[in-house]
Amino acid sequence: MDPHLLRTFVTVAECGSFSAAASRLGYTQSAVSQHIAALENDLGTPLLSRRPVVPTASGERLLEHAGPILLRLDAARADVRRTVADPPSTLTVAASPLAARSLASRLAEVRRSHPGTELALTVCGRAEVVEGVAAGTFVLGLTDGITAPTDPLHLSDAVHLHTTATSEEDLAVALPKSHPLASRRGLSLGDLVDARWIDAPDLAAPLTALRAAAGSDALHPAITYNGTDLHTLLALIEAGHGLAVLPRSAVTEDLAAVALTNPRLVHRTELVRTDLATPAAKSLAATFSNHQ
Amino acid sequence: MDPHLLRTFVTVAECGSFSAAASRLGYTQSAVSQHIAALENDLGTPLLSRRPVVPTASGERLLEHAGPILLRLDAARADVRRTVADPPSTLTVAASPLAARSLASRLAEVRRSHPGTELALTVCGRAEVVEGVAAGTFVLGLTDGITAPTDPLHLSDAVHLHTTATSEEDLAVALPKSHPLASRRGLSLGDLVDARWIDAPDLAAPLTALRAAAGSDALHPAITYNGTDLHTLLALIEAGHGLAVLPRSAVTEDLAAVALTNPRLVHRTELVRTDLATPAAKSLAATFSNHQ
DNA sequence: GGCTATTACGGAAATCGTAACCATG
DNA sequence: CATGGTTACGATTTCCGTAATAGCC
Repeated sequence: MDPHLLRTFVTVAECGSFSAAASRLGYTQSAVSQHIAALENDLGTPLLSRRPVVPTASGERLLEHAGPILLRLDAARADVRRTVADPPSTLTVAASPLAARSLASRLAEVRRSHPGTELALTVCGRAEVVEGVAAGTFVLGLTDGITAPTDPLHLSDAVHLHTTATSEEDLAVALPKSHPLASRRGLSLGDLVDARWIDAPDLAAPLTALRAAAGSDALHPAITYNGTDLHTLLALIEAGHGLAVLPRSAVTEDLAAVALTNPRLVHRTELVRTDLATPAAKSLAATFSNHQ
Repeated sequence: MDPHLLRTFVTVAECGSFSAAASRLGYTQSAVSQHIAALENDLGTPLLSRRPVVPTASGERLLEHAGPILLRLDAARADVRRTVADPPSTLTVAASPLAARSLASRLAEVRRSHPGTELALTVCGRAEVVEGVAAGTFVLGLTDGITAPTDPLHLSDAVHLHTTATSEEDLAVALPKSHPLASRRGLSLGDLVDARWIDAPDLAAPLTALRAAAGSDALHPAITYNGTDLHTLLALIEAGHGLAVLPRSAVTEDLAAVALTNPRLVHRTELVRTDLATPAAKSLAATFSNHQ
């Protein structure tokens, strides 16, 4: 199970096509075909059904492992490189959209205390934050998500990264002020199974997470927002397209924010970091452990 | 970073010798030398200092990742094989020594409810339990360890295995009845920094774990017992070689068992399993979730 | 028939063993 | 000088691209 083979396997599975994966990886169709054949031969079972190209049951199982393995391989390389390369002059930080809100002021503080360091801030998806930190692209990352109070976020199981909680905040259901439920003191997910939902999985609490927390499959999106801009989401809510679950502080005055009381969930943001860091990185990380 | 190269790297690091690793792996010295050279060339830094053969700082970092990666690779293969192979007729179970105590009666129950199945019980080290389950050698495993109450055990970070707590039990300091502290109602680790300790890392709470929990480096072993037989350890304690921390139920009447009150720790045993299982395996697992 | 995966084949590269070489204790 | 890691070199295998073949909408 050569990592190269695993990599083409996951790429093919993602693309749903041998030729697309080939061009993405810089191989020929033929090479990709041979890679898959080699893997299937090694494991003694078909991993993909062809035409359409879809993972078999065995392929699904392999996919669950392949990603984490590849990620950890990258992490290992990055970790070793870090012991030999001299510390980077620019502080690369990543954050998921909601987690990024708390970053501007802290970065300003770093700029003051460490005038020499260049800063690079990347806002990207929650998975990319963790993967980027693991792979060494970022020295520091902030992710957010919902969990039960004091429970850690369920990050990728691939890498044992240092993670520390930086804040927990109450969740609120964001509604237009004219919404019949807007005057409620608290809401439970059970009250909302028939509501119109906006699923904004890259920004707010993803509906899949809420379903898992509620133990119900009932929540269905009236509209999906595949974007990361908070103002756009709030505008969609205000326009009556539906409601969403957000950390209370993310809901502006134009909207009603009703506490989500049941199940008991919080919005948690966590700091993910590589083990070593420049003084600037350390001082940024310290910003979090001090203020809270 | 070919898995083969990683494997020879960890083997060399374990053996402290190229030639020993070569014979263990069925390679030539030369091949091993080439493997290491290839790795060092790929990563651009020496991984081992020669004569004596010891990992460099970079090598240490790589070692932290290599084991888990290799383990997960095995887990992937086993997971895929399980989807294609027909379910095994013999129920292979592993347990660490202290965890194994609760197994005999439960296995008898399985034998009653599933008369056809053959049983295979392996008692081995805690790491081997987890690794064996990950690699598919065992369908089910029981490990034990000490943690703060309700905290999960810190198993290998390599594999995301299904783990469920099966029991938590108070810890006790096992002492000869004649020991001056034997009459105490409770003891804290702080009281015991100057005591004579028996370190039995494969059986009782390892001193390293206690040190980490106490936040002190003071605990030093007067004797180390590298074995897994509880009676032998208890005899050592009774003979006055030192004391050890055990789950209360493991300490027999011949000895004094004083509750360990500070820090607040428990002896926890966890069930580790592969995701699928035969009916017999399911019923064995159910034995644990039912009884508590 | 067009699109896409597979197979056949050949050149380049990698792998591993034999054996000569070298360094350290 | 002997033990043990390194280097040189060659046979074998593997890998990947070109090109021809085959299978599904």
